[in-house]
Amino acid sequence: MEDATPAKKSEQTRTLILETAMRLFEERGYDKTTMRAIAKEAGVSVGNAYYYFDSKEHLVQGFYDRLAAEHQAAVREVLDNGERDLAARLLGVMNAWLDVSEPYHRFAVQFFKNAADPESPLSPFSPDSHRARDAAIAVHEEVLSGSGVKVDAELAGILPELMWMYQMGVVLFWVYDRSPGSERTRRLVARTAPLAARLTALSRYRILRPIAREVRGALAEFLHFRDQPSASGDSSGSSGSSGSSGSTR
Amino acid sequence: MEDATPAKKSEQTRTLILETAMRLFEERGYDKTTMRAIAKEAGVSVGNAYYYFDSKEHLVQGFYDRLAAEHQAAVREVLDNGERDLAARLLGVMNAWLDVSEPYHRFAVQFFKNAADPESPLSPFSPDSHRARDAAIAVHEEVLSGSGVKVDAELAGILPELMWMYQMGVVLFWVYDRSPGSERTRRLVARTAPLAARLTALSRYRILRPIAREVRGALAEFLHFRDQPSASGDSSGSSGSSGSSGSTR
DNA sequence: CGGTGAAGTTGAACGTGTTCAAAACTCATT
DNA sequence: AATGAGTTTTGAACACGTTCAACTTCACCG
Repeated sequence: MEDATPAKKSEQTRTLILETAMRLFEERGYDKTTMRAIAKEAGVSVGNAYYYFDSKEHLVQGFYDRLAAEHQAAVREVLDNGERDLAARLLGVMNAWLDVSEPYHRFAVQFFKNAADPESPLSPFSPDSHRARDAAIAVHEEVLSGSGVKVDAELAGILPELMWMYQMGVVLFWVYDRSPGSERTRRLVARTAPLAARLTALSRYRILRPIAREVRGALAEFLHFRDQPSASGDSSGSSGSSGSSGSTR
Repeated sequence: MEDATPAKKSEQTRTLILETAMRLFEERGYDKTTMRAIAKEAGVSVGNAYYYFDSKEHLVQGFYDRLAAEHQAAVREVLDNGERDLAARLLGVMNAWLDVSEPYHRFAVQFFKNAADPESPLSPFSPDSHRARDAAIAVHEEVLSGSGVKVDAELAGILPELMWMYQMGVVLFWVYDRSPGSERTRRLVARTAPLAARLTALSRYRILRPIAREVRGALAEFLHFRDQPSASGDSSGSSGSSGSSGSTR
């Protein structure tokens, strides 16, 4: 099957640049790949690269997208194989992520520098990453719903978000992990995934109820959720949010 | 009383540069302060600044140190006022941190970019930050020990570390927090500090025991702890720790 | 055709962090 | 004084990310 879109010239150039960049990043690492080198290798001018990409950092978004897509695919197998145990499902999804991500470990630091900068559109918490974030959370929804676990009604809504944050924590660990094959992270996941599953199962206990409620509130605040526990009917999005979603600033 | 050290010329220059840099950072922000400007303002050459500091980023370590010292001081009042309630003590310490840090909020992003880079000696997880990290953890030890709470013996050893990680989490939130006076973070802390305290108190419950053990193991792995759950009687400090504690590499 | 304007492309130029060989300085020893 | 081995200081030069005014290509209209 050919490309659905007619593949305009401009789109071709864009892809060419992105692909060259990713190849060079992979070959030499991010820092040692200069914009001049990318341009030269792709057979275009430096300025042309900037015509399509706002900055060098924006070029790593390519990895971001690629990784997300690959994980999306890899996860299907894990979620569709009839396994009902929550711990196993979660573990499977996390391991799939590690498998898929291993080749990109070298750039992980770069990702994380973005992640740390609230201004950066590449931050996983930024509005621009909304789509990718939602997709990741949807995976966890499926992890949960496909399992036999009955969860507290009040918590059900945020558990996927919590699991996503757990995933982010693991990613942090992974970024720092220098062990061969990221085996340390794999061990961590092997340990903590069942742990997280057990905590989830525990969420129905009475004593934990108020704690769960608090966690929910805090999380809501962190992710700028609109559904505040009560009142405060802010209809206007106040600051940013809307506006330039597309290309140049 | 004069300075204990004779204040050599070189130390003076070093201080002059650092202080000028911090002033300019404060006035114009990190990005808009160029090394040339710092040098000019301090009345030295650019190269001279690099003689004392490995990079521009290393100049923000000044803030790091200053902030740590100020928090250390601010915390005394909270811990010595006879308050025994764990939640109150934790909340006090966290609020003290927020008070002290507010002026540096503008540079928080810069801190965090360092934090995200495992290579950077400025990362809070790096060996170079060992001292500062230990100090911060010691504060939490005191928060806990000064309270009336009896904790599970097995957990006692890592609770301060866990609280420190809680603090790191809050810092992450704070970095992203754009609300005036960081009020959102203050609300988060007001909510989560009692929550953390309650969790701590819960740590004695039977059901949570295995979970606690798992958390302990995972944390140990993350912080490269030498004391694995069992065995491995390593007496020598093995790796880093000692060695170049001082200035330039 | 020729013309018109948008889209795509160029590469020199700018500002910045960083490096380095050389100059200037310090200070104990002759 | 003179010497000379550190230490400190200098500023031009380098490499890089980024910008921008000018140039080229292209699609479409009269």
